[in-house]
Amino acid sequence: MEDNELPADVAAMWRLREAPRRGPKPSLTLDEIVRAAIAIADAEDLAAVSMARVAERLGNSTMALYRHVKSKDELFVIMSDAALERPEPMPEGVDWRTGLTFWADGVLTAIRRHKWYAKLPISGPPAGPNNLAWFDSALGVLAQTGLPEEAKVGVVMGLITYVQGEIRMAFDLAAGYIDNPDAFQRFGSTLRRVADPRVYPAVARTVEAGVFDEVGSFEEDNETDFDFGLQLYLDGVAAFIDRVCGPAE
Amino acid sequence: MEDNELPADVAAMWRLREAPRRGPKPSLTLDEIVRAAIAIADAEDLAAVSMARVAERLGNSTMALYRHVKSKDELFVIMSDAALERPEPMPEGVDWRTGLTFWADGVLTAIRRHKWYAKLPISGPPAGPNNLAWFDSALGVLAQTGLPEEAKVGVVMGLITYVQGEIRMAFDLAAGYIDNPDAFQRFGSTLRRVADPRVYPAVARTVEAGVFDEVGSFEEDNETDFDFGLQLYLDGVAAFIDRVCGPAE
DNA sequence: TCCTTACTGCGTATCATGTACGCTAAATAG
DNA sequence: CTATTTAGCGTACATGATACGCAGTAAGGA
Repeated sequence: MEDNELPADVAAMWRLREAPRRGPKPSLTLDEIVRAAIAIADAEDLAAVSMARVAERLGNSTMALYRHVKSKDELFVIMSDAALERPEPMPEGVDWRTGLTFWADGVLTAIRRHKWYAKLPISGPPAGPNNLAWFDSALGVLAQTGLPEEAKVGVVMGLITYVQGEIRMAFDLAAGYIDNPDAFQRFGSTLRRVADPRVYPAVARTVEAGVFDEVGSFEEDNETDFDFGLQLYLDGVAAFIDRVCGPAE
Repeated sequence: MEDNELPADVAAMWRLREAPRRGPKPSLTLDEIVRAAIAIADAEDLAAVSMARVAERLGNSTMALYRHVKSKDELFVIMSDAALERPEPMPEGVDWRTGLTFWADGVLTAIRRHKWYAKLPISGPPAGPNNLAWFDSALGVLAQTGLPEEAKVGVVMGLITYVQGEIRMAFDLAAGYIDNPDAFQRFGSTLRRVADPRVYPAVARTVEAGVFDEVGSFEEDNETDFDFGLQLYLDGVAAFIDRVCGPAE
């Protein structure tokens, strides 16, 4: 009822604004606006999302949007929750490690559909319905570990950080690659030209070994790196659980 | 000589543009421009860096900058290399694990001085002189492991990903906290209001345990989280080294 | 010495963008 | 029927990136 105590963007994400009793019927809904903005960001780029473009796509004037959204930043926050959608339900009876791997792969898949997601600043703890569902899913699978609640939150936050960091870096690099593949192709020869072996001995050794001379497939490398790093992190979590709960069953 | 084969921004970072022989003496240098831009970003924000602001700070016109920099994006790339400065030299004779911890702390310290760094997109592999020096420093400390060159690169890239991801998340959260501390203070009560225990059972349990009701010091928590995650990652690297090289001396 | 040439700084103009403000018309409450 | 609330929208403005071309300057060549 009194959602006055809730932050405005949170109330918006949960669609808690009570329907107005008077005035003309809205010809626009928040959902349509968010969907249109997401469609533009998917097709082009986060930078391509301007209030004018969104409004145009909906056949409305730019300023009409401001009846439903306080600012562009608020739109971004709502977009970021909407883009994640709901996680696949966790398979029954999986152990925590399989569960978190499943979860991380799910995040990767979800964000692959909306590459701009990783560009948005994280403004706070997960407060929208979809974000919260993901959070709940990861916390739920840790229930079996017997970790204290606070430690579970720490582990999940760390996992979120790792996953988002990896994704962001991969997408940034991929974007750079698309912008000019030459820079990658020629990275080896660039280094040979510019990196004095006396100043950068370790880099020079690597260059001599030819590491930068052939370029693999991006998608494959990313998938491999992602899993590799994820398993590293989960190794650490396992050790942490042992330390806190004792080497359990 | 023929730096025509180098990408323009790389040439700029290494200051390889040959000095012009004719025409008026430049009253502006690339270094001054980059320094001014960094000063603005440090004092305010990356968003506060506009060509006009930078020029004003230097007592020049906006368009004069374009004689030294091809675009704002190029300025950002050059800024990002300049901001890192050189790493502290690695202490003599440290083992790889101590060395990488030292290295990661150094990155954290460097970026703390320029919080906007984590907001910049990574457009490619590290190609500027300072970035390369950091890269070299981390690679160098892995020489003792006997890993193949390519694996060293993988480990260092993973480390960079982790460190940057953690830093970015921490700074984003800190910015959100400054913008409105209330949202954090009231996060527990927000969740109680909005998160139906039947839909979000694990979150509800955590909320009931009071995890979100008290807020710790940001700086402390970050430092702890950073070291915790870093040691997890290094645990994984140790296992990886054992796997590839055999359980070495 | 003077002209040519390459170059710098800068004024102007253009276009995109976020958003404040206020008007008009619609829908409902009384 | 009237007052109130609210939606859409036109206008205006501030800010920002950057294309373009001019004017003046310094070096090279005559």
